[in-house]
Amino acid sequence: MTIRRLSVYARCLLHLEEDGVRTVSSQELADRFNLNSAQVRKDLAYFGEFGVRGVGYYVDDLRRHITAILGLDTQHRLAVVGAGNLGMALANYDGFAGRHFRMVAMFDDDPAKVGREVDHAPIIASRDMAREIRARSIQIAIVAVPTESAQTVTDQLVAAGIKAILNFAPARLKVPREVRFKNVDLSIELETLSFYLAKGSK
Amino acid sequence: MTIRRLSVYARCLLHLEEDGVRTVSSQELADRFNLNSAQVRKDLAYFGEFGVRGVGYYVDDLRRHITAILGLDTQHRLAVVGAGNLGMALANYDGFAGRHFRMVAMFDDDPAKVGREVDHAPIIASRDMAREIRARSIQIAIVAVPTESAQTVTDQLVAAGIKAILNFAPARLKVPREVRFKNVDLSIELETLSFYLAKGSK
DNA sequence: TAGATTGTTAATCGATTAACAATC
DNA sequence: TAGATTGTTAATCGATTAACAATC
Repeated sequence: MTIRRLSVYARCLLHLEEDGVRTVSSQELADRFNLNSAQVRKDLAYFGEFGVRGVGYYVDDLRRHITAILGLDTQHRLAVVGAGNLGMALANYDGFAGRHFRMVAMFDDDPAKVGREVDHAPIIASRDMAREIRARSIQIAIVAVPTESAQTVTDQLVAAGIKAILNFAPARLKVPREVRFKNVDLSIELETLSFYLAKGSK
Repeated sequence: MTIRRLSVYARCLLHLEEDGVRTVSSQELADRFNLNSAQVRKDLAYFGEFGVRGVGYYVDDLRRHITAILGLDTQHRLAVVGAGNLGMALANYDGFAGRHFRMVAMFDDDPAKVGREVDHAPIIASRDMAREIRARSIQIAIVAVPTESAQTVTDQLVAAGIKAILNFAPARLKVPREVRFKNVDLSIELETLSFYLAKGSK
């Protein structure tokens, strides 16, 4: 949870920096996200002493520190697996454009797609995935293939030495402990909303 | 958190039912998700007494109860706003097909798309959104438009009386308290992965 | 020096887990 | 009755918040 909040702070600090704001207090940050100022200070102090008593935090300084903590000072090379609608949507996603992540390849089986380029990245045949992951030093893969092929693709990624996987397929994937893994589960999000709708009308 | 777990249990129970399993114990459920059996029992007992001492839980009975608690005994009518790659991916998403959610409309500005059908649902011009949301009793909207238009679209949805919104645009949207709202934020997921990558290599 | 705000300790709160009487 | 497993109370753990000395 602390890490997710750091990510949120980082984005906020970027905005503040663009707006020419020089310093910010834990209280001001807390107000922005409905948090407690003590919580903000604790989050920030956990990794070092970044603040100045009586002043607050220097925005650019703090932003740099958090960025480094999140490992965003180096650019991550990532691949999107599956060049269907979801894959294409992710390839064009504004979020990557932010210089921390760079999509350097897409993988797909469809011969009609292989060889084309998406956002300066080549679409490569899935059968070459292991080789290309290594050759292109790809650390992160986003799985955007149909449910049936999700586990197969994941096994290949793992075998190729991928470091982290973000999965969009609605399947419970088996991934070895050493590979960082996150599921984005649309059903859970919808069902949570559904619960509150049902509760509200009752 | 309890609600998210209920959603997970529900899916598991569905599988068990399909496999012809009649009863399941809190311990068996806990093992499946690396939880504590006391936690499972507490989650389930929170909404009523669904188990039988010495036996466990009857799978079909429990599944029905959880489904009702999550408001999944009635079908939810939803709309996807934005018929770009992301919208199309969501429309074809396996998760909806599950009978709890039914996409009954897509909205888009592009005249080339308006009038077509996707998965039995019509693509409707955005300007008619408010009217159609009401006419078609749409309760849930999924926002899959570019960042620039996300707030405008959201305001229209709210004005049309939408009950819940699931947002995929990387924007911090203002939504009144009475509308249930959930953000799916790809950047946070990626940055969290990035943190663990950085930590692991250090 | 007076005012502001941090970093941190201590108090509080909530969620998880252990333990066990109830009971099938 | 003996064995199994629930529902629930009490204990534990972790995360949030309040409070305040340190210090700019």
